[in-house]
Amino acid sequence: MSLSICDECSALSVPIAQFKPVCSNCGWRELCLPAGLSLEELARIERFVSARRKVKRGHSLYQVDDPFAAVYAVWKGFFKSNAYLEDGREQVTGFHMPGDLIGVDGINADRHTCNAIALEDSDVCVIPFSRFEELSNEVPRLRRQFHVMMSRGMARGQAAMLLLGSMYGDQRLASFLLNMSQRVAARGQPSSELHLCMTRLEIGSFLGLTFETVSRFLSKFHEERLISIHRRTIRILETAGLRNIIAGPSERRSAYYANTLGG
Amino acid sequence: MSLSICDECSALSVPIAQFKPVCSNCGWRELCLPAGLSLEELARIERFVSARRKVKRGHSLYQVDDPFAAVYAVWKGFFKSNAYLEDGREQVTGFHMPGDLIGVDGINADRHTCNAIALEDSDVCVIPFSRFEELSNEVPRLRRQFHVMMSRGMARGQAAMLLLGSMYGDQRLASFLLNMSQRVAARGQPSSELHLCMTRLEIGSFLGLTFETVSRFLSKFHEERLISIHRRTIRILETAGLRNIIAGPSERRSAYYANTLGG
DNA sequence: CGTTGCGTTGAATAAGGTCAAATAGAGTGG
DNA sequence: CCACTCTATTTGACCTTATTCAACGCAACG
Repeated sequence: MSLSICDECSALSVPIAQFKPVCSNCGWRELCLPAGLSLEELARIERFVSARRKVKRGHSLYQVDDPFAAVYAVWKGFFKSNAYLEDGREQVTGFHMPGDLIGVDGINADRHTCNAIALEDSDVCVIPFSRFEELSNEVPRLRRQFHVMMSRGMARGQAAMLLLGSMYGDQRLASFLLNMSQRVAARGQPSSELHLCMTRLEIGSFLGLTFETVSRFLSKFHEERLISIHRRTIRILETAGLRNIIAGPSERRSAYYANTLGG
Repeated sequence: MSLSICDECSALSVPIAQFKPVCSNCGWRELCLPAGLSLEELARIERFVSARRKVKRGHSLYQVDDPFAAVYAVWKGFFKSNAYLEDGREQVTGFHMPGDLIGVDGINADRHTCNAIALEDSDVCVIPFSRFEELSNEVPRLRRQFHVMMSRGMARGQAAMLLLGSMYGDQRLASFLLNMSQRVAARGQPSSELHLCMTRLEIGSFLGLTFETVSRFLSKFHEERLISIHRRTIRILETAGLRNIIAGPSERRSAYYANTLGG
């Protein structure tokens, strides 16, 4: 259950100079910390994002109780955040794709409070935190963007509470699919075809459902021609149909519910 | 359902000078933004916390879509954060007591994304945000504490997901009671007697349960002599018993589960 | 070609929601 | 002070939803 940080992965931290794509020509720039920065400001932040780190599928970027030293911008790949309950069950608390900022949970107690595990081979930009705090002093827009991204994280938590606290299983799953689709779209990728690289168990954990229930509702959506399923590739056929499910089971269907759930 | 900001409450914003207690001799200092600051640093922040505002019971400090201008430190009273679903149902996303920082959700989109409603007559310290960001540049410890409090907010969101996603109703309620008790204790008040100023409906909404279920479990805890109930005053008689409930229904009882749920 | 992990499906069961009725206080007006 | 009203709360009966337990299919991999 608990993965330890392996030497193999640690050894894969390499100076960013070895990589061509730095912030200024990174495709996720406007989703990430450098959003809105001038070229000159970009240059300052680039000098200081110290390294990019590779994390192999199934391995962890950080774990509960690891000392907090840096936050990370996902550059390539896919992560989940999770925590383990005493009885061994897993609770997935988020999914993270390129452009997302993770590790912020560690600021609070100077230790990480969850695990970040790569669901596919991934690369992250390492942002040493205390140096970052200093730099953000000198670049107000950077500071503001950091606060925006923190605030966004809290908003996602709120949306998750809303989802877990007041929706049925099928509504949760429909929200999840639309939200994933929306996030993929925000990254300029075809959003109707989702390559979910997580298991049904992980989706279920995130949505507060068992994996059997997830599977059942996926099958139900498929029967209703709202989606098609090919292993972990899901194609959304009827966005409106999924929205209808979220809106409720027939009568009360005032306004379409904007899917605000986050990762 | 939706309360509008009333003139009565708005008129109650008053310069903080009219109040004796400023940060340096505020009892919540070490829980709040000034935590760890020197007297000199305190003086700087005091000059700048512009006003304290009164919010009457049932009225809102801010509402969804209100433009974001300030964050608030609860000084006296009790708040809930909530959002309304399209069908009119309420989702309570947090409870806030003195020393808590609220309104941070607004940074993200420059508008508030939830409502903050006073559950009893309350006072908050108004912290204009852009001025605060500037000041925090000059006082690194203040900046850090702000980040810590944001991070703590995210950790609470995570804990809430854990609670909503992987616990039974009785476990959720027991977690809630222990958590409230712990937060009261952190404020130096007797923690065995809780004066909950929210309704069963609000507790239920927060915990993802109906108010009937909340009532039933409270009665069950009472029967089991774990708590005593007097309207909204609840006395915790058996902390260990509540922890047992959280740990699980009999067998698997490895380690006691630390209640990390937040408001 | 067996093993192993993931996914699907069915039947039985439990947890909690829904509906309904009764009770208890707090506040109001006479 | 009392009857009346309103809301919050408790409790019971019933029913929906999702979990649990179990069997089986399928693909990847040694």
